[in-house]
Amino acid sequence: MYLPTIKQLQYLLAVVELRHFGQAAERCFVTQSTLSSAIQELETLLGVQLLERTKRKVLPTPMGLELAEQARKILKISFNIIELSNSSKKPLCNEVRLGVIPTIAPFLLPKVLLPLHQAFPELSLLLIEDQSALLMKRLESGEIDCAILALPYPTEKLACQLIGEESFWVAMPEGDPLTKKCKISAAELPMERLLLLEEGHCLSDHAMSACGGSEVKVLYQGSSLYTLIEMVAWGQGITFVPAMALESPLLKHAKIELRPLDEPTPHRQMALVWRATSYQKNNMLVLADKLAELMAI
Amino acid sequence: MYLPTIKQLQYLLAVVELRHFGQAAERCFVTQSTLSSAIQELETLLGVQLLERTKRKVLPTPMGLELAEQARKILKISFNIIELSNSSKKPLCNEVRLGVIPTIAPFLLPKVLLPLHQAFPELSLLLIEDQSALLMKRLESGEIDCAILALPYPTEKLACQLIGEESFWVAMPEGDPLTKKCKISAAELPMERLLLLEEGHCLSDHAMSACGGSEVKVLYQGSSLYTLIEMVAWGQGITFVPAMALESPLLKHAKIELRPLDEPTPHRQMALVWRATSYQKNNMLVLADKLAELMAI
DNA sequence: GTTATTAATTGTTAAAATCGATTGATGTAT
DNA sequence: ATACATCAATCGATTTTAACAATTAATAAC
Repeated sequence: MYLPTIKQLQYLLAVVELRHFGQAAERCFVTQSTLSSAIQELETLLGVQLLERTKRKVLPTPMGLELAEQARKILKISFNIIELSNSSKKPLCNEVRLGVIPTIAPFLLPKVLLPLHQAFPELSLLLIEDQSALLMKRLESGEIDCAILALPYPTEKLACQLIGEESFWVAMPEGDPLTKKCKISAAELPMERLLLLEEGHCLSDHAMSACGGSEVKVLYQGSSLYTLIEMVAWGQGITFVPAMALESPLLKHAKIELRPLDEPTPHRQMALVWRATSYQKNNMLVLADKLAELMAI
Repeated sequence: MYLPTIKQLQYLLAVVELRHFGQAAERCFVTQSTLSSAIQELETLLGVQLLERTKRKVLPTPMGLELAEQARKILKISFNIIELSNSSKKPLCNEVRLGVIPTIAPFLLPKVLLPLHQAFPELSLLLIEDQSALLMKRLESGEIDCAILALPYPTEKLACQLIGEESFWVAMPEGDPLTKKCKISAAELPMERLLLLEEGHCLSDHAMSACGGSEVKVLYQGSSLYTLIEMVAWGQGITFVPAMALESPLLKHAKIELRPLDEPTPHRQMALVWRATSYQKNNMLVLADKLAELMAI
């Protein structure tokens, strides 16, 4: 099935509007012969006469007028396509679908969203909160464009840019014996009282391995940091919290005490990851840089 | 300003729908390399990435999806264009704007319209009644496609096909002295009593010249054949009527007598005329033939 | 590791688009 | 009437483009 070309339709429209081959050719930046043969070709393709040529004037047939109308529509859409693609050329001016893991999201997002919007007013962030493994799946399927994860995490084939680092603190009930110490060393931690997030949350793994105690048996119980903190406040045990959480109002008002850990301070790294092939790859470095800058404050 | 081509958009749409270059190429009846480079070209033209290619799958970017949507619209219109032009290829299936002079219209049209519609059910006739000179102008400007005129008439540059011929009769008041004769010769006509249509109607000229009396002074008075007949019935004078008018109920019920003219019978020819360049030129011969056939009955 | 799949790439050929110049037909002005 | 100007079609040459077949490089599956 042969279709007319946009060029042919463009030429036709010009002739129908100007009623003059020469002028139409000029408007289209081609010679009259080019335009003339293009329109003949269109007529041949469609098997329909579109213009009546008397030597002195050009008279569009009803079919010519009708096709010019259709041509107008097609050209409008074509220009719209150009517009659309031009409007998306500034950095971070379009929609970015960002996944964030639950142990980062509630502390990071309140801090960065507003300044991010100010830095990139045309950026539209679509946020998804989920655990690392699920975010990876969504990334791969194209459901999201990028994700903020805690490293180390197996990120094969993904591009990755560090955006910050934070140490872990220990949260304990008020009046706990441990509160007497200003800094706590990993060896002093009462592993039997350790409360951790349920499986799937990387925070627990990171904290544990950072303390060297990956073979210790612990109870995975909390489904979110918030409930975990509540449990600590009620005296059920102790847990790790990431440094960023310290500023959170939730922790500030909980009846808990917080202590840093001794050198070498256990910590996790936060990174923005994306498909190496992502159409957003140019934007991603910009975004990661901005995030790093905002987190450093 | 460079625009995408319909082909590029077609290829893009195929890939977006099938998520597979090879299959998309097959659907478009081109090789994979052709399709592949066409889409790259489109991306380069727009300066926007439309597809993410991981070796194992193709993932349209949001922009790719959006453009596919626009492509769908454009292709729909394109196919519609093909449709439109195909639907107008049968003979006399479209709109034909036909002009008819006032001294032919009221007698010819009732006779031919219904059979014409039966012969060409898809033909849509748009009728315009006007004097020859004005019809010529409208023809030239493209306002109408063809006209039925009485010859002789200067029809330079127009294509022309005879569709019939009719002799003139003389109409006179009942009981007029002339009624005693069965046939009237031109010489016997009382020129001083001749009533004719006002200037612009060719009927008068034709009748007069047919009778050889073009230099005779006559009163042009009637603005239509109907009023002219009324004047004759009231005894104001005599006039010519074309043979086709004899069957008209208007003449049958008027208080007038009708007589034919002697050999050589004065007559006029009726013809269909159109611009030689008309896009309808192929239809015109068909139409003229049908009209001639219907008038001969 | 090996094989199969997939899109990009390369080199070649055929097709087309475009141009410049000319032609032929048609009004217009002298 | 005659010369002139205008306009779209046509022709021939050149450049550009489109398309193909074959190959390559990367990846996933076995």
